[in-house]
Order: sequence, then C-alpha cells, then structure tokens
Amino acid sequence: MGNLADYIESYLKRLLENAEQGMIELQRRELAEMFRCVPSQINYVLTTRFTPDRGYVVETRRGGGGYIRIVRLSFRPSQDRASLIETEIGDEITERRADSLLLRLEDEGLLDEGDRAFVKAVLERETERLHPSYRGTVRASLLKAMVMLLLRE
Amino acid sequence: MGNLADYIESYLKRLLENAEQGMIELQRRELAEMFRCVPSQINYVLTTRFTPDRGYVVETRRGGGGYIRIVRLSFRPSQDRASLIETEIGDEITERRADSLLLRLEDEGLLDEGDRAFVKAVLERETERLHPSYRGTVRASLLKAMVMLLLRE
DNA sequence: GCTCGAAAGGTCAGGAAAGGTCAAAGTCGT
DNA sequence: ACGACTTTGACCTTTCCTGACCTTTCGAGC
Repeated sequence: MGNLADYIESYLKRLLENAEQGMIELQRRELAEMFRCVPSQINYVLTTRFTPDRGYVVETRRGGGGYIRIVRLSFRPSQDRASLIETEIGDEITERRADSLLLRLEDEGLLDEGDRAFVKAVLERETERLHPSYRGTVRASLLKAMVMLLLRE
Repeated sequence: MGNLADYIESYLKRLLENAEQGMIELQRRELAEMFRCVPSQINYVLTTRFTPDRGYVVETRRGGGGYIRIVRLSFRPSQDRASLIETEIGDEITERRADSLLLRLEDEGLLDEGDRAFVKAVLERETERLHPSYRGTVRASLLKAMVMLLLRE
C-alpha cells in the first residue's frame, strides 16, 4: 500500500466513515493540492476505486462552486439481503467483479480478511479446471452460495 | 531439497509464520534480486507451492507500487477432513448422495439441522435452471464450497 | 437577456514501473 | 534415455501518474 492513489483512497474512506449519511462533498483542486498532485489524479482514484462495483456513486458539478460528491451505498439497511446479493452477482460474474464484491463486503465489515481469502481460494480452486465458458456461471453460483452462508444470521 | 524453488518456498513460509494475520506482502523484483534469479522464478514458486489447494491465496498488483501478497488461510478444514470431503464428493454428485452426505454430517454433529436445510436449499436453487448434464458437477462444487465453509476451524 | 471570462471539473494519451506468460533449455532421479 | 521438475529470458499486460487541452457553470457588466 505504498502509492499515492492508495493514500488518497484511504483518506477518502476515512472521511466517509466519519460522515453523516455516508456521503462527502469536496473539491478536486483542494484535494489535489493537499496531496501535491495534479487534479486528474483525483479522477484516476475515483474511477478506479470508487466504482459502483465497490459500492460507491460519484456525482460532480463543474464551474464555480463545483464539487465532487461521493456516496457510499450500503448492504446493511437492506431488508432483503438475499435478493440484493442475487442482483449484485447475477447469473455470471468475472473474477474481477467477484473480487470487487468481496472487497466491498470486507469494507462494510460484513466479512473479515480471512473469510474473504477463504472464499477467493475456493472460487479459484473450483473454477480453474472448468472450461472457460462455464467459469462465469459456476463462479456466480459458488459466490452466491458462500456469501449467503456467511451473511446468514 | 536443494533447489532454488525450495529455498524460496521455505523463506516465504518462514516469513508467513512470523507474520501477524498470516499475511505477507512483498515485491517480486526484490525477492528475485535477493535470490539472484529472474523474476519469473518467483511466479513459478507461487504457482507450484502457494496454491489454494494448499491453503494459500496470492493476490498481486502490477504497476507502480505493485506487490505480491500471500495470505495463509487461517481456518482451513483440517487435512483429513478436507480430503474426506474431496473423496466423498468428488467431481460430481447426485442429489440423493448429497442429501445423505449432509444427513451424515448432521448425525456426526458437524452440522445442525438449520445448516443442513440451508445448504440443501441452495443446492436446489442454484442447480435447477442448469442443463441436467451439468448439474452433477456444479452440485459437487457448491457442496464442497459450502461444507468447507461450515467445517472450517 | 446576452456575452464573456474565470473557476470549476473532465478526457486522453504517453511514459515509467510494476508484475505475468510461455516456451525453450537445463537438471536430476530412475 | 526418459520424464518430471526447474530455471531462464524475451515479450506482454496492467497500473500509476502527469500534463496538455476540453467542457460546464456561474456571475458581472452590458
């Protein structure tokens, strides 16, 4: 965890945790100055780290009084977690998106690092010997099954 | 036990034992320099020695600030139980055999009634829309994944 | 209202710094 | 001599960071 993008990411996540309503608003230029980088670096962080897959929505406005708003979506308040998981994962899923989802669950404190690694290991193990064209659907099934098992109460 | 791959393997395992949280993070290039070998030798060690099967997960990142992270699964099913699961379930399994295995696990007190019902439900749900000829293998993967999660220590 | 300029934020391509892949060559036990 | 495992090197992909240039919004002055 040694690069600038990571630092900016964790700074923003820290802000988000202390924020009311899981939402923060800030200015790109200020943030860039704070980290002594070019403003477009902020966009890089936003597009690579604060994606919908990882549970964030970013809204911006240009011009005078412009801002960047980051909203964190939560699995938590959902009445029906099962159907949420169903829609998030769908009928098939890439390894990348699976990783994002697991990361997101860890971020929200619903999974710990060990659980995440375990699930990842099982996904890899069970998926590697399959013909590539089936991997996506099997991965989705496995992921849903394990996540539901882990989040069940 | 005199080859380079073995030395690198045991070096990494030593690091892992002394590591907090069973996880280490390092750079491929540095490690390669340390052992005076080409970087791809590190990949060889990782893919042959630190596999999910053996209870490790490797996550990497390229680019500036890239790294290799090796996570040792702290709760993996004990060795004999894992191989029991592997041989009992195999590459595919019928619904009947799945049921009886679950019942047996419940009898042995390894699963409670709720767990068993849950697993059974997931198996049915994830399996029903599949083409019949794939059901057996997918069922086996799902069953292994869930049982391992439930029996991990 | 319009126009224009200043003050945001957005896009994109390129270079550098990781790590990944694959096949050929080497090694070692039987 | 054969086969399995190891080692190497040439070439590839991904990620990060920057800088030049573009678009949108607001408000002051006409």
